[in-house]
Amino acid sequence: MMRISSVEKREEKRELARITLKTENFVMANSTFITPPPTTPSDFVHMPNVFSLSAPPPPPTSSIFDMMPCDISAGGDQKAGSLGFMDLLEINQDFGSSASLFDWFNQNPIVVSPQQQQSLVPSPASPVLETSEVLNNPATPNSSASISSSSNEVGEDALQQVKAEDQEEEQDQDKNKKRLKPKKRSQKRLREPRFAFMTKSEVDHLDDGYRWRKYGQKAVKNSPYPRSYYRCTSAGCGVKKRVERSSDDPSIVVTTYEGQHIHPSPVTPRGSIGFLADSSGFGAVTSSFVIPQPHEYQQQHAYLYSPSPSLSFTSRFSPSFLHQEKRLESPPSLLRDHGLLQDIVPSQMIRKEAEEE
DNA sequence: CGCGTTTGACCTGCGC
DNA sequence: GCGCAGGTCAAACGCG
Repeated sequence: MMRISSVEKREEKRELARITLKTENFVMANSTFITPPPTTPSDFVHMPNVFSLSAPPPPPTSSIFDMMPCDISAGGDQKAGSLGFMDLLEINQDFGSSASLFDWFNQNPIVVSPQQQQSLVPSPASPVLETSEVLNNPATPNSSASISSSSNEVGEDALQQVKAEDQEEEQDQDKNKKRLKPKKRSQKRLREPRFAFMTKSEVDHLDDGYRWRKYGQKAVKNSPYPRSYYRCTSAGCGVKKRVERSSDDPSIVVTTYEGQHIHPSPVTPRGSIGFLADSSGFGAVTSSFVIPQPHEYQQQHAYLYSPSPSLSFTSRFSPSFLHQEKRLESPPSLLRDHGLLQDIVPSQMIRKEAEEE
């Protein structure tokens, strides 16, 4: 296998980040607008994997909201691999006179060349996009050891103890064998496309309508907050998500989805409506990128925008987006229970929903 | 009892 | 090859 030099890799990553920056400028200064949801399938195309890109770090700031626009291409020779997730998110952009991000999008049409598309689309050959596969080890056999000591004779006891210890040792070896057994990797692991977004939330694990099982937690370097790993509990569905809290702003939760649900949401069994709806669990788009389902989507918004009166739902969105927003259905009950949705979504929506129930 | 979480150990990729 | 950090596994545990 030809190995790309680290310099070339860095350059490639930097270029990717440069391309992405043109399309992904979601962190706005002095605003709680964190990562806007895409409004159209084509918008989605440009969103995913932005957070898997590595870029030189932004200048130190007190928070991501205080950041000044930065040109990541002007960064130093940063060790890309050491960049944390939040580092990658800490990219902002001056939207100039645009009234909203969506206006900005309209004023700055995104043209992605086939080459750029290719570099943005996950591919096994891409150095940026790692690959993976879900590996299920065989079920662990019951290894309970019953050590009995019915004899009164010390010698026999000792013998049994030795035997028992041998047994335990064997079991340990079995364990180690199981653990050390080389995993079959016929190919380079394929990593599912990712979709990441930032939310403002008190709770780490947001209820997005799916059932998740936590399978791991890791301390994140340079962050006091751990990163949690969740997997969709539906059989055969390998969707994963990572949840971590921003070290810069603990009120911000970064959620990264990986993969596509192969089933409808348990909360919204009828699935969804509008352009996002299809039976695959994600939107019907031609790209390989992951698209959040409407309820996830809505929740993102609910958490995305702070309940601050100055940032009302309608004032931050273009009418077209609002229109789409209204087409969404069945927000997770958690949102309502927490009173978050009311802060964000027009009351008619909730009322209408209550009527339908 | 079933399901979900916790947590330490292990695996893997990457940079040096 | 080594060390580090991210990601995953699976036994133990807790809870309803």
